[in-house]
Amino acid sequence: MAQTAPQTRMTVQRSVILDELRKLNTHPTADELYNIVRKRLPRISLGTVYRNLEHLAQSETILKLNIGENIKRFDGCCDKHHHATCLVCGRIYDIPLEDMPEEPRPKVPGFTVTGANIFFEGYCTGCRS
Amino acid sequence: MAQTAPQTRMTVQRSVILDELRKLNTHPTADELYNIVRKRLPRISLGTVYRNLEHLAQSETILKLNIGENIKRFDGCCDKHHHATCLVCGRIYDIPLEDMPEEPRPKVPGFTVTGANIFFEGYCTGCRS
DNA sequence: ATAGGTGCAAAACTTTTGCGTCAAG
DNA sequence: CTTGACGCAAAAGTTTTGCACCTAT
Repeated sequence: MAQTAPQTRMTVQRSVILDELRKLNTHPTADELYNIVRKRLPRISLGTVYRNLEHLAQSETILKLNIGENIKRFDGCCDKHHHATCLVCGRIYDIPLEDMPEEPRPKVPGFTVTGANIFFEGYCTGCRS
Repeated sequence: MAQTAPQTRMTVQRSVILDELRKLNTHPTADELYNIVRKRLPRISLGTVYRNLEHLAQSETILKLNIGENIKRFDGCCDKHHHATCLVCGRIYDIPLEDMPEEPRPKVPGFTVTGANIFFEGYCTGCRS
């Protein structure tokens, strides 16, 4: 018989996780988001947050980032954009595409470039001193 | 009294770690490198490898990357270059600057861009099929 | 001789997973 | 009803650290 893609259910937990993630522009870690979501759903488990973030990233509803230091961060906005880290405070900012000059496409022998993910670094207003 | 920067000693372990890392272009994880170094220094500990990689990255002798999935990878080459990941096999390649068109510098209100780190994605020769 | 580095083992974290139960569709 | 998702807790995996001893300088 034909493989059917498993259906996906919109549970309270999933929608609260998504809702809270979308309110933030801080690119929280799973654990940070867990602590926020817990205020609305005190009995939710960290495992559920991980599972849902993974699921949402898989279905391209959210973005999963691997930036700077050790930890995976999540981004509620799935529009393509780049990121910038402040070298002083470490905060992560979004760089909308309209601020971008153009995406570079290097000619690399033996490799076909299809896309790029750019992490800029620099200083944000508060830290430029 | 004036703070003196702690001196740094070239131990056998440190030089073997650096030597092996420089032989590779695979951007190994700490653990992978540990297993390679262990062939020459069977009694070395994983903690020592972590400590040294951290130290070498700190002193800008090597590069510490955070790419793709969960894990930190290290790069023995400290010349500035970008990286590319194959969407199929996941291998990480170096993109030398001479292959680069030009580095984009977006005009972002409230943020001064000083540099960029670009991760390209695409397909390597073996995987393009 | 001094103090930075090492090996070992334990601890701290982050992330994943097995299982019995619950609930969305 | 069916089965995807949940909560819980245990496990797995990665990275850090305390401590006593060693060794580069």
